Amino acid sequence: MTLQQLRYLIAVVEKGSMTEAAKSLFISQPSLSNAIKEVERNIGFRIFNRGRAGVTLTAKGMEFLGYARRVVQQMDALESKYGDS
Amino acid sequence: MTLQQLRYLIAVVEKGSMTEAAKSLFISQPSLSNAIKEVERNIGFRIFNRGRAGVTLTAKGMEFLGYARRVVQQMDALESKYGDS
DNA sequence: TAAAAATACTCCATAGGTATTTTAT
DNA sequence: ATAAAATACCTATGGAGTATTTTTA
Repeated sequence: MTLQQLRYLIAVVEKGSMTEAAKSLFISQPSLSNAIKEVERNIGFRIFNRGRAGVTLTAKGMEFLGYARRVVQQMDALESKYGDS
Repeated sequence: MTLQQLRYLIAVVEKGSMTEAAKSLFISQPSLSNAIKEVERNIGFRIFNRGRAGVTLTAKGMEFLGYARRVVQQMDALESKYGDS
């Protein structure tokens, strides 16, 4: 479980679509799809329901997102103090 | 800046030695040395003073450690809930 | 039947290793 | 003089890409 995976996940939630999130992250749709799939494989359940219109969070996915956001918040705090890269 | 780098950093602080920390992390001393050097390169200052006896935190390193610990704490919370891997 | 996501590959950057050298007391 | 860290170099894993196929409303 990497920070990048959590950031990708959050982007997908915010865009409601892998395709749109991939654009905002400047990576390809398949790369993002693989990254999300890898997270789901790690944790053993679906974070998203897939559909024609894009993706929506599952109930468990919503809970997981809370944890992900707290991790990313702390890293953002670190990076805003010390600069990313 | 990866979570793994922050975990490596914390291990070095706790052992007071790269060699000992590397053992506890089951990686080689040079790999750990490179990982720490990479973090220092990213942030632009020394986290550790190196010496015959091992390493000690610099003042700035001590402050940075606080941020690192908060990130890792949140990830530990996530992983204890969802299992690592 | 058309978007959105998933799959199937290919490629390359980097995390890790071993061997060795340098540093600091 | 010696233990610890740094450097040099090599290898292999996985993150990213393009092309294509499969889903689902």
